[in-house]
Amino acid sequence: MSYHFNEIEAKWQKYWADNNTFKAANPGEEGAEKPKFYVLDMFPYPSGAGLHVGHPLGYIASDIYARYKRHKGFNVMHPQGYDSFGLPAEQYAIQTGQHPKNTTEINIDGCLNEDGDILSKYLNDDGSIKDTALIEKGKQTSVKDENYRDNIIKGYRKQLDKIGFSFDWSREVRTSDPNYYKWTQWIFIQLFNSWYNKDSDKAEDISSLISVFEKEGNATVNAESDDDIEPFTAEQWKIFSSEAQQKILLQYRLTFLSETEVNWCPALGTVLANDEIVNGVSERGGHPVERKKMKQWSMRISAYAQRLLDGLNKIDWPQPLKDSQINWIGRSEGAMVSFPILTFPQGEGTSDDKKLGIDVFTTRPDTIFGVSFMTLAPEHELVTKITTDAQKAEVEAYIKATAKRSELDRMADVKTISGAFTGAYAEHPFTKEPIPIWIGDYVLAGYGTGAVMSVPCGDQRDYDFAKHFNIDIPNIFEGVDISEEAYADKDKTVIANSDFLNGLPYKKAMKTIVYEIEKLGLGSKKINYRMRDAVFSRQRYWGEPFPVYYVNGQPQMIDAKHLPIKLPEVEKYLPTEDGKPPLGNAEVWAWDVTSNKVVANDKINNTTIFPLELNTMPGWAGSSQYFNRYMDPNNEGEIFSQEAINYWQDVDLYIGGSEHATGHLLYSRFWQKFKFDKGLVPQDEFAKKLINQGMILGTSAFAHGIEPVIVHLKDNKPTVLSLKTDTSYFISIDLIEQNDVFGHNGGKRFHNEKIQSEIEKDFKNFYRGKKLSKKNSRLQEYIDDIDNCSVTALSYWPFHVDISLVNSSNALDVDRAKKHVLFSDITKSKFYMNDGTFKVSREVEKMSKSKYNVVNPDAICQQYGADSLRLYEMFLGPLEQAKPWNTAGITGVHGFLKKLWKLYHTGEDGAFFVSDVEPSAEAFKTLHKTIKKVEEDIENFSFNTSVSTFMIAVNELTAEKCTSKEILESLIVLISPYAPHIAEELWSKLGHNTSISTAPFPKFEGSYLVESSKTYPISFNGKMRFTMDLSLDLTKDEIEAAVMAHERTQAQLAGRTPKKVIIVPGKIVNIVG
RNA sequence: GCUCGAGUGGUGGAAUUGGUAGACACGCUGGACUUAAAAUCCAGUGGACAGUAAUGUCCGUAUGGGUUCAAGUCCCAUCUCGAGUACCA
Repeated sequence: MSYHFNEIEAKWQKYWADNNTFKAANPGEEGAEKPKFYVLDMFPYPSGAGLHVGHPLGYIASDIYARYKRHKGFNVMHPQGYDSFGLPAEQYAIQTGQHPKNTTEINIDGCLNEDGDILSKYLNDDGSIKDTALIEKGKQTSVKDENYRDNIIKGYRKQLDKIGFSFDWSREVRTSDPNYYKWTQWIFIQLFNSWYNKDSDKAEDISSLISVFEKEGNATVNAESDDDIEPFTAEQWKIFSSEAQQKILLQYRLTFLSETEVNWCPALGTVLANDEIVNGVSERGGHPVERKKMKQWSMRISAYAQRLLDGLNKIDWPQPLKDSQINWIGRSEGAMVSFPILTFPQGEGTSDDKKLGIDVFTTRPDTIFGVSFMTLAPEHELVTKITTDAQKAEVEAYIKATAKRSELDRMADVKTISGAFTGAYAEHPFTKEPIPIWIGDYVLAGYGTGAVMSVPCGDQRDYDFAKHFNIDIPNIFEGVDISEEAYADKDKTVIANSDFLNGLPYKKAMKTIVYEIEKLGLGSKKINYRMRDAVFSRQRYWGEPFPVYYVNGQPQMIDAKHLPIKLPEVEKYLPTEDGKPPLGNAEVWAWDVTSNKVVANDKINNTTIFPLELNTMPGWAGSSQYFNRYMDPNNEGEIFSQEAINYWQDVDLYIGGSEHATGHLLYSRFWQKFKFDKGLVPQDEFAKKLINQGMILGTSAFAHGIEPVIVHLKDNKPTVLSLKTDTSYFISIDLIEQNDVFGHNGGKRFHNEKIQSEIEKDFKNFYRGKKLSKKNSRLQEYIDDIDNCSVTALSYWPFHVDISLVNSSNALDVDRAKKHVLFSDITKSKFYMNDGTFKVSREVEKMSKSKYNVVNPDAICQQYGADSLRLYEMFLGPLEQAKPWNTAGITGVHGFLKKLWKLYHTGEDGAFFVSDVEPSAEAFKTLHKTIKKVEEDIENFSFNTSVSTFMIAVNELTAEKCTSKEILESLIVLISPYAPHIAEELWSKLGHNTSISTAPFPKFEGSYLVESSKTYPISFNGKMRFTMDLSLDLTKDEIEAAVMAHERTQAQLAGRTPKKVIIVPGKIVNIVG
């Protein structure tokens, strides 16, 4: 009986689903008495394009781990769900009016029935398929087309099920499901009702802040808050209107509404967070981004900056990921120093401004005597106040010019130095010398105070600025040359020309100067963070609505008991004509505080019925709490029960892509810490261990097109004609490589007499006697003299061809290629082949549809089976590493599964057969060697090496003709996490009537591996020359005697006496001399 | 520019504390079975040189140095590739 993987896999997938095999037990349920283990994958956005072989890589790894832990006796939770709010569904909605909810559901459920045929509801009468069912929208497809399934949405769930994951689908969440986002809204309300108390160093309920205000005003409050807070007393607080009080509280809340400078992306019609911008353009679509002031919800994540940094020390996450979070948070230690402003233009500037002066943040207060100017960001609020009349025109022109430059320009062009002098002077706090105040766009308004004390000798940017504008560069470093560049090294610095700091090294100078600054009341030590508060509003439709309505422009939370506030229906998914977000199109989007219901907008009276918030939440909202919700996903009364969270605690293993380093993974940690402060969760880090799986890359295929270089030559005067015939030429890559290739104007060319003369003939036949079109009429004279035209070279260029048209030896199926879209608009073509084959070149690139290199897991499962796919994805290489996919290699692991099957089918005509005979010592050795290695591998997430180990085990047992039930039963449990379907089948054939999934993992017995002898490598000067079998009982001396007596030793030494003989018993012998 | 990671056969990759480099596969070559192909099985496969052969010698883990009886592994310098980040005062 041979290995029918398709039948076996379908059978066991159905069995698992029917028997809820992988349902994890919550407290009180059977199974919860076992220790818990929580394995989590980053849940996918369900896109219509479906899965390619790269997507399931991490899921397979986590699934192996989850299955392994079940064998080890754990109550394993391995849930899966969908991050189902997102842009693609919304873009499609904008184009077609299809509700994103519908398209999202299609993407999850797919359009095919159990037999793989299209569901009738997606069919039109004429057999054409409705657009919503298509992966490539707008590309007309009919059931009559042979390969119509290629363009049909298969559905994430169906694709995942085919791979045999041990997901507990009873815990599925979808972020766009109101029953789920109800709790996202709920957390938002909790954040709104909280403030950050720096004294207790945690979030507290806003009521504790109010009671402080009532007792002592805000002077003593040590809170994370907005910067521009007016001081008030308890008496003042009590007589403030409630509206004024609310405005003040908003400056302290952990989620707050404020007018902020945001990254506005006009093309997407929305605001983007910093982590959604890459190189100054939007991460999605690459659209330009500009600065714009808008009223937005923000999250006071900066309150948690230090704790987010500290928490990294106690979690086992990859160092590069930690590094990028550390970098993102950007902690720097230094001092705040105030420089009094010396000169105000007459009549301008209040006395307060004069008193306060310019605050700067510096990490090098020890260089304060090197200050020769100050620089303000052009946007700095003091600029207009201090600029003198004489400099006014210049300063204004400069501000105007920089405002026009987009963020991208400023970033791309860091070399150009620009700035303007304000005419004003500050006073050096120690020397009392006047310091000129400049503005320059190298100073960022958003960092620190938006102003710097410029120390040109110690900072390259200040140095460049000073050079450019001829400003003094005083040297305050002992024995350092600063004539060429600034000297930024801290460790070797000794300060000079700095009054009381002279002769001090960096560390001592820092201490001294901070002490002096604090003593004089000029400033204080200060820790600054680069991380900004996170903008939380998006001008989109397909996201979580805020549970917020407005009374007199002041935001009010809807009471949590009325959640969820469901997304309203809209006619159009675009922003409104007056620039409001898409929810501005909703007609039923107002809040009635008497009935506590969403009602029609036309009822708004601003006494009992108020307008609702029009923004929605960003993509990271839903994903910041899903890992906790999985613990108790169907709880309608709470986000999760305390019983459930206290049982599951946190994620034991989290696997996902590294692209979420500063987005999802930072925000989730922030929310978790907030929930911890509120006593909702027992752990302030949500995932103990995290692994980034590497990307699987595609192996793109490139065919090569050629074009003749046609030259007209007369009287030694060559003219190159750019004329095309009706024929397109293609060439096998090996025919190019045989020739000398040379570059020409950025292109590539080669010579091949035979092909040149053929194409020349074609060219002449095509153009002889031809009248050229008007566009090319100036070339007519050359065509009239066509006999003097010749093909002097061939230029060529590569272009992607679909990898399905290419076989494993890189030969293109030319007949099928001609029918492919890439060639469809070509009327006449000629393929230059080599020995009847047309070869393409290969290159490893990211897997993507546009590169025609996508490999679909469904096709692999169909052809080789899910077990082969799982094994092969692991076999490809270390989990964390990026690696290219090459389908050809899958025959190796597939062959292994066949061999494995055969090992259990050694009966007559391949019937299943195992025996009860006592296993041989060899068989025991093989088994226990395998147990040890596989266990170590799984614990170290080295899945690729255990696949090799299985192969070795099966090869050895096959060679031994092992039929022992005892051995084979243990072996199949070892393999079961990797290849669960074949394992279940063989397990049931071995006589078991329950799933293999909870069978205990075989126990390693070292005694089976004890050897009596060892094959010693005998090295001479470190080079292995031969081996010798020696008993492990021998002493060092006995080993030496045996080795020295060996004839090969004597031959190697050729009469020399060894200087030294190194013997490591059980390992190696090395003879030196 | 800065930070991190990686360079091993034709390919993917093994080599867990320094101790037989290239496990296990793919590919390739030859053979068996077959009318033939597929499938399957067997053998060989880092390079160079010598030998009819068994076999032997030398060279080999990006490059150059170093430590060590012994280095893919540790140290220093250089080169290349990849990822992240970018005027952060």
